[in-house]
Amino acid sequence: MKLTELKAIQLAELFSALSDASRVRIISLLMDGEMSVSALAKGLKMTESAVSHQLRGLRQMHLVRARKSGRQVFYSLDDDHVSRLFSLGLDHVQHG
Amino acid sequence: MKLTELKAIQLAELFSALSDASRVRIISLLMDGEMSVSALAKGLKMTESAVSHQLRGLRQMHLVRARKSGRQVFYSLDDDHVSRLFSLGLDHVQHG
DNA sequence: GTAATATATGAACAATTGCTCATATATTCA
DNA sequence: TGAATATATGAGCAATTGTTCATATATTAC
Repeated sequence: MKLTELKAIQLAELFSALSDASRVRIISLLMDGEMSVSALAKGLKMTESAVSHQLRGLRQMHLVRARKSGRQVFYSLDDDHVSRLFSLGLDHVQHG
Repeated sequence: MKLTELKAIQLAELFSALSDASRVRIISLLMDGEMSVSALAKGLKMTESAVSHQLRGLRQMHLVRARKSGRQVFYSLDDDHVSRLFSLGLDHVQHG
């Protein structure tokens, strides 16, 4: 399959977004529905700053979406490609 | 979804294997069938050393498989999870 | 207005990554 | 045997990454 350099870079960037255990754990929590930054931080035992930094990257890759409500920002998975990629990857890890 | 730390790390490692443009381009060539290291190097305009280093990582993640024939080593995708992950990612990039 | 809360962001630093270069190993051919 | 070819590997280095810490912005309550 021929792939332009641009597509290769974009594809690599997409997978990079899922290439860190902290981000994978964020995504796994968001599989069950939207969560605020502080709830994610609490659930993952990470600082809010670290979570926020990671969410920024996930947002820029359009893997998560933000919804502001008062002082809180609720994050959710952006589209179903994300959960499909996640599930397919998990399959590979489990019976790989 | 609850995810153990180990699974999160393994999943991140899997996506890490696809998180670099050079590796994505290697995978894209292997989508069409097996290729030797030097053919990959030529097709990608990379040194054989660089390709070999990357193939090692892909091999360790069980994304590619090696078949030795004489002096050459032919690489191919290890299982169909790989091409499915690749195609799903490409989908996201294209109509994302 | 001020204080408190929730999130975002920039700088800095350690750790990791992907390459090059040199060298090693393995195979074929003369 | 020795030279040539194909691949693998280790060291070293620049570039990138993920975190912490300090600070900024935005919203709510008083």
